[in-house]
Amino acid sequence: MKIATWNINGVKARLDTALKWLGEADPDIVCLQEIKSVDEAFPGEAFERLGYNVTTHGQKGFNGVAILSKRPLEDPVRGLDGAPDDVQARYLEGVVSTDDGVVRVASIYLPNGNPIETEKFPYKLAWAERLIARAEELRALEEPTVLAGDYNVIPDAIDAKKPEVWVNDALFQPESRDFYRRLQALGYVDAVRSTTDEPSYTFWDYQAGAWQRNNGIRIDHLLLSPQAADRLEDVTIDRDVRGWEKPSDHVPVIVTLGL
DNA sequence: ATGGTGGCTGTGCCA
Repeated sequence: MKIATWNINGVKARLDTALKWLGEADPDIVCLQEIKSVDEAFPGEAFERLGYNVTTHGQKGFNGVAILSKRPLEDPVRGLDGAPDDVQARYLEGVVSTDDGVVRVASIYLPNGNPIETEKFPYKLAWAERLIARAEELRALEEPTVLAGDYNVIPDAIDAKKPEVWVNDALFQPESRDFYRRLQALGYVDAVRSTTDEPSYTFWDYQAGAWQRNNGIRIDHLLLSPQAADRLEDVTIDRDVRGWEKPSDHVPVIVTLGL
């Protein structure tokens, strides 16, 4: 079973690109972030024609997450507990039944948090705490679980072409990196980093020729519960997609699990 | 060189 995460930066602007990629990569489950669409405007039929069930948690203009799944997504959970006044659509979770049991997946869009001297950074950290709480609950289930998404966290210096330019950025603050380490301390495995020590970027800014210079960062992550990590067979970053016409600034990251 | 690019029920904000 192939499970992917992809920040598509606008589902309507990216529809042709997304359909092309789905046709080539043929993932079973896709966690999308930054759909930038309300649920009613999400182009679900186009994905259903490719055989996907579509579950969305949208928002007008910004944010928004979705999960495409060849098998139905059961028991969808929209949003994280702990902040009833938070209207930002950044979390969608559900369960998919396989021939070999179940796999639980979450599509996560962590707040960017910049600039760090504004209220945006404490919002990021508070949101991260709520995700930690949910990750603890899910770990106790002892199921194969994949926490996939745009974490807006650069875990280590190796995860940036120029780490020195990120030292004052929310993505590389000690608090952001500590949050990411705490998830791993709970038992979640960073799929990409568990299979390679090489720099492996997932995002290249639209500006200043970042793609052409390979000036990238690794911020899109798949964190695997121990029961999922035991089944990990392959990890792929589809970096070529960044060079397509009308690309997102992020590329898909895919894990293959023996499920 | 204090810039640059892209998406959105926008006309500034977010990344």
